[in-house]
Amino acid sequence: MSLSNAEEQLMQLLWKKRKAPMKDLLEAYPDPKPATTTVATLLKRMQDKGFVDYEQQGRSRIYFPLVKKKAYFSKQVHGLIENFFNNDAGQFASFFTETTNLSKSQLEELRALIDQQIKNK
Amino acid sequence: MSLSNAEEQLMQLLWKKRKAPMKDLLEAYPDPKPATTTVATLLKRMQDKGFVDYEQQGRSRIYFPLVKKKAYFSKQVHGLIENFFNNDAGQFASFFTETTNLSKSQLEELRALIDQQIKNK
DNA sequence: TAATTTGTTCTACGTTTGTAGAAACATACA
DNA sequence: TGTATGTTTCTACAAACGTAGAACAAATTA
Repeated sequence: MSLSNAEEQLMQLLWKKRKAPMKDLLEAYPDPKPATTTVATLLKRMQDKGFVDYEQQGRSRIYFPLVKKKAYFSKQVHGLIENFFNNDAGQFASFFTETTNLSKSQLEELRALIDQQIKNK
Repeated sequence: MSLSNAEEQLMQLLWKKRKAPMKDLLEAYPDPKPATTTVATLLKRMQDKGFVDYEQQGRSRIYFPLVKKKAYFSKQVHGLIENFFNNDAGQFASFFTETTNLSKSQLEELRALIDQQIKNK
């Protein structure tokens, strides 16, 4: 089960806040903000899907993500790689560095990181 | 406008074949294959969305993609980066190399590529 | 305590998606 | 020329999605 677009957008807000009552999430939306009930519906659906949960904090609920942003993101990327590069992550990496215009400093940073990784093998 | 899952799957087949009549696409599906009409519906919808077109070749139509796989893929990745890394491709690259377990040779290949890129800056 | 605000659930409705039968067509073959 | 075959369109329908009103419950405020 995965998140729909609207749900993913809301999830982004929740990841940013780490924990938040509906009110705060609603405020975090860019204009035009959706109706409260819309957000409420989304939260409920996301809860059914197992992506968020909440704790009753006095009067209202504090929602929080059950899935880490990194984990979710990682799954997305690897899904893409599977589809487009036949699961060859290396090929993807090459494609990515070729088609994305990284600055020199970004590239250098990346190289340092890769050197590290190679050393650890 | 973007492709739905089922449409994207079909698009993959079309990209692989570059050009194909419905029959061939249908055959390319893994079992259990969908009904012909299902594929026909998808092709029509994809055409409406501007992702494919066809040329009447005698009796039947030869379908072909209007969008290049690389372009489509690139848009997907950059959408992800926008969402998850606030548009910082460098940050994404780092994250990617850290969390993906690339082999030593893959890493070395990647480093060579990056060296190239740095040289060209 | 009555009125107001806030959060939640219920309900709903139009759209998109996944899937495919029925029917219409165009051919190709017998 | 009648019939089997492959292709496309039309129609349909259930599930998922995006969105939100109505109604209700709880808490706050006046």
